[in-house]
Formats: sequence, C-alpha cells, structure tokens
Amino acid sequence: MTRGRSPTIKDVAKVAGVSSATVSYVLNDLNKVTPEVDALVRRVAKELGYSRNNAARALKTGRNNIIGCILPTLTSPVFPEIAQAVQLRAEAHGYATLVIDSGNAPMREEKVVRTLAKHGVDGAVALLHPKFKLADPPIFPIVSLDAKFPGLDSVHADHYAGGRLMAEHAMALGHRRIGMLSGFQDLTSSFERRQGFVDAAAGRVELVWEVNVHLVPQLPPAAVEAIRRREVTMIACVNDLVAIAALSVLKDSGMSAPGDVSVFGFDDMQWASWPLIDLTTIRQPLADLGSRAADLLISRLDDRSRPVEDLVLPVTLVERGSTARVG
Amino acid sequence: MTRGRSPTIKDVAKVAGVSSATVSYVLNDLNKVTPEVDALVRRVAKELGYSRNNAARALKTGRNNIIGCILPTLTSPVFPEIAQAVQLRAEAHGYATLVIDSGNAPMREEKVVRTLAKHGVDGAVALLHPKFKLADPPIFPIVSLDAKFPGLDSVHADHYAGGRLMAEHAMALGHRRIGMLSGFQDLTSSFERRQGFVDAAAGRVELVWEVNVHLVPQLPPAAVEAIRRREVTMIACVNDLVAIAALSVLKDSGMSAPGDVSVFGFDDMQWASWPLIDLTTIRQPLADLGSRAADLLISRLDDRSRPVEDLVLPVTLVERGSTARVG
DNA sequence: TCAGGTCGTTTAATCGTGTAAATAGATAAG
DNA sequence: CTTATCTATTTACACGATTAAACGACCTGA
Repeated sequence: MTRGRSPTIKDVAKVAGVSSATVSYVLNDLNKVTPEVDALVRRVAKELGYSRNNAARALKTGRNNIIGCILPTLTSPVFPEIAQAVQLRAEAHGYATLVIDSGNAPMREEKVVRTLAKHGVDGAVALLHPKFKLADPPIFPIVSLDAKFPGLDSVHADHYAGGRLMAEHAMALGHRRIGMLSGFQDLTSSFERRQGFVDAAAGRVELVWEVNVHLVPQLPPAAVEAIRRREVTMIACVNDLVAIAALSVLKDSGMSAPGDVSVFGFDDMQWASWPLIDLTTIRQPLADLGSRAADLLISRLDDRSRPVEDLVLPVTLVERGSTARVG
Repeated sequence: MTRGRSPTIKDVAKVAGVSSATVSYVLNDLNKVTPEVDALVRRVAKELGYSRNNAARALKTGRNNIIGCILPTLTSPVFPEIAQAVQLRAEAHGYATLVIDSGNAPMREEKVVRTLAKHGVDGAVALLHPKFKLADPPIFPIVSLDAKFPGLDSVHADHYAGGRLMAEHAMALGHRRIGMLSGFQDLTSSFERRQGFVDAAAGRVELVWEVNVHLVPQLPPAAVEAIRRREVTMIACVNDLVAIAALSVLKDSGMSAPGDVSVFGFDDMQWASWPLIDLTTIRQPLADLGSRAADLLISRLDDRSRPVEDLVLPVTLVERGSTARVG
C-alpha cells in the first residue's frame, strides 16, 4: 500500500468505494453527501494520510492560499512583530505567508510585487512608500500597513493622536523647551506624528530646534550638534530607533537621560523596555496591526467589491525611565 | 486582446504561430528549437506579458520552487539576519521563501514542518531543537542551521572555536576569576560554546560560578544573585542577548561594565554595536550562515543522493567597550 | 400508475504546463 | 532515385483537483 507517491483524491475514492467527486465534496465541506459517506471518506482520508495537493487546487481555482507580507526590512525591532502577527492570523485562515523585505527603496517595492505575483500570491499586506506606483489594473489586492493609501484597504495606528499625546505628556511634565528629531516628511506616519505634536504644543511649547533624520539608529551630524548645544529639556523622537540613537549621543557626550535631558520615543518596540534603554514612548499595537491587516486582506479576497476600508488603531502612552519632570 | 485572464502558454503559441510545446521548450531553455523560432517566441511572450503559471508547473513537475525557513522566533535580533540572507539567495535561484517561526518549542517544530508540507515547499532550512524527531521517510529535505543534525546537511558557526577564543581573550586581558552564564546544555550550540571555553581555560582560570539560563534578555534570580556577589572580574555569556541582560542587572545594581566587571557576549547581533550596549563579543557570520544554507538546500534538491555535507564557518573576535584589562 | 421533484452520487470536462512519442521535412548515404 | 538518419516541430496525454451537468433512485400526489 505504501507507494512512493503520496495518496491522491482518487486513491481515497477507490479505497472508500466512491467517486473522486464525492471525496472532493466531503473535503471541501460542501455538505452534499450523507453523513455515513461523509464519515467514511474522512476516515479513509485520514488512514491513508491524504493531504490535498495545493498546486492542483490552485490551478483549478485560481487561488493559491498564499499571501505576501512586504516590509522595509526584517532587521529592525519593529517589523518582525508585525510579520509574526500577519503570519499567525493568515495560518488560522489556511493561508501561508511569504515575508519579503523591500529594502526600504520604493523602486524595489514594485519589483517585489512582481516577484510575489510570479510566485502566485493571492494578495499582500504591505508597508509601502507613498511614492509607490500601484499597477493598473492591480495585480492582486494589497492592504496598506501604517498609512492610508489611495485605493487600498489600510490599517494603521493613530499617529496624529500619538503626536498629540507626546506633546501633552511633555507639557504635563513641565517641559517648555523641546528639540525634535522628526522623520522625513514624505513618509505619512512621520508627517502625522509631527503634525499631532506641533498642533498640541502650539503656543505652549517652544520648538527650539528640529532635525529630519532617517529612521535608523544613527544620527546625522546636524542632529548630534543640536543635542550637544544643551538648549532643551526634552528630545522628542519620531520613533524608538531614533530615540535610542539620541540616547547614544547623550552617553558619548557625557550627558544622560533623564538627568540632563528627557528622551521620548514612539512605537514601543520590544527592546524599548530593556532596562538599559528604558524608554518612555507612545505604544502602537504592532501585533494588532498585523492581525487586523491579515483579516482585512482575507475578507477582501473573499469579496473584491466591498468598499475600501480604513482601520485606525489607538495608541497609548508608556511611561518609563527616560523622561522626568522638569522645573 | 486584453482579456480578463492573464495569457497562457497557448496564447503565446497562437500569436507566434507555433505549438504550445515549442513555447514550453523555449521558455525552459531546453535548446530544442531553431534560433529564429526561439527569438520569435521570446519576443511574443514578452509582448503579451506572459508569465508562467506556477501552480500548473508545480502540478506537472512536483516542484513548487518554494522553500521554507524555520526559526525559533523572528522577534530576536539574530534570526531575521539569517532569514534575510536565506531569502535573498533563494530568490536568486528562483525560489520563494516561506519564513515561519516555530515558537521555540520542539513539539511545534514538527507541526510547522507539516504546515510547510501542506503548502508544498520543496525543502527547508531549519534551526531545530536536538530533540526534533525527523519524520521517516522525511517529507522534504532539510538543512540544519546552527548545529549538526544526524542525517541532515548542516551549516553552523564553529561554536567550539568561539568558546576557546573567548577564554583566550579573557586570559589575555588578565582575567582569572570568571562567572559564566551558559545556555542549557541540551542545545548543541550552547554546549559547544561552553565546552570550548572550559577546555581553553582549564587550569588557568577559576570558573567561580555558572548559571544555566534561557536565551532571552531576562535573567533568573540565581543569575542575578551571582552577579551581585561581585566575586568575578568577567561575566562570559552564552550569547549577546544574555549579555545584555547581564548589563541590565549591573546597571540596576549600581555597577557598570567594564569598570566593575567585564561582560563578554557571543553572536555579534546587529545591536551589539550600539553605543548604549557596545558589547565585546564573538562574531558568527549570520548572513553567510543563511546564504550557505540556502545554497546547500538547493543543491540537495537537485541531487538527492549526494552525501550529507556539514559546513563549519569561522568565528572572529570583536572587541568593544564592555571588556577591559584587569590586574 | 405515472409525471414530476428531490436528493445523493457519478461522469466528464477543465485549469496551464511538461514531456514522451509521433510526425514531417530535410539531408546524407548507397 | 530510393532509403535511412537526423532534427525541428507537433500531437496528445498526464499531473490532481474542482464543479457543472447528467444520472438514477426514491418519494409524493393526482
């Protein structure tokens, strides 16, 4: 009985004494057969160790039960958390997940989409650069992560509210002179975080200096100089990675947080809570982000005509040791 | 001409005025056709935007051009670097990569393998717990990462040499009283690292205390107490994550590295070089590990009868600010 | 008793490729 | 000029599943 091949639907049919169509109906839960036959087929299938050939099914139905997950990079503390959640939820729906990093370049994003298409994904969850040009017609449905995207479903944290929250907490701690390490404003989330902060702080806080930085743990010289001028009581950072870079500069310069200056992050990535870092930050629910995006994508796959949906998740303040009251 | 469907091999054949077999031969580079026909077919295929249906090919050939990459978790600084390399190399060979985390539990590993099989991967690169039970016959070829595994191809760093290197450098710096945070010895790499260290240090260094810890950035009470006893001049750690945990404990206890005690890591994960952490460590070539494993897997897919291969990659010392000369 | 309806099952076509075997066309050999 | 030998191309089937349509058995009501 143990042939080289793994058993097919026909093998199951033969052993169970029914037609292959019947087996297919049973295994797809179409409720078209009598309970006895149903039970028989399932028993035989299990006995033979049958497992459906996904390629054949994909060929016939046009659906591969694979989704893609496009992220700027995996070597960052933030994105793997999202990827993990996407994968988990997709698996629960019977989908496998192809995680790909786009290397942070908008041009590569389009190539990555084609790569995914070549491998036959049914759709994808993607953190896209706003300059990304959507193919027309779209090759497959995409759910945009982290920012609204015209024409796409999206899931993202409430960056604007997060920015406001930062400003409000800073003021509650008595800070009036603040320096800002903001991300480049072409990235939607960076823009909104800054906007929220500026709006809430308007007239009540002096933004002494501001430097646009890349979202990596190294700061450009302009930022280093600004920090060393010691003109502010708090540095508000566009995200945790940048905040860590700021902490590093402080240490190198013989200053410390929160003694000499408070440092405020954004994201609450996993390592923000390490005692060595211990960063006050705005938490965005990374895992939720991923699983909601997966849900959205899969419901889109089931109904392509549903109107575009935009899901905004709330952020919260996480107070740790890098900030202190001033005054 | 723009129908809803994407063009098939038959569409190409019709437009080019040849049979579908000819198109197939051309597109698979089988060198069976005249140069003119070859050129014609390629041109038409490009014009129509033809792209091969992977499901159909997989159905016919039994190969899906997908490999799996099984890692204990993605939310760690070490593993994503490996995953990225595997993916990159696999893509170069025309394979997509399904990255899956096994959640650190040997039982889940077997389930994950079945999941991958269900989705039709041709093989996988996997960091396996030694207790992992290989299915017999194996469902698909696996390359073992980080440790030799009976019956499997493998790629791993020279953990033993790394352990020796640690001991030698420690002695060169004058350390004679050392505490050790070793991993649990059922994990091959942890075992070998410790063994290398112990062998090289034998008779010349006093191992004042040793605590087995999990490979996470939190230490058990026994380890915390040991550190606080201040009996040693150096703490040798099984990996960087544990070293960071040790640094945290030092900070909480009002001590610092390397002033009060030196701290030595292993891995050289990305963040070990952050100024806030600045960890002396043994570097294993994570990206190489991934790409060599991918190469090995793919060559195995092409020749199942090749003898099992075991690839050992060299490690190097990276000296940073967490260690100092003593004496 | 028989037409019509219901329900469970089977028959058979199909998805897009790959590839062994058949075929035709050209070339070489006798 | 015929026959054998290649070679470029086509024909035709298989891969394993899904699913519309055909079928047959059973039931119901006039």
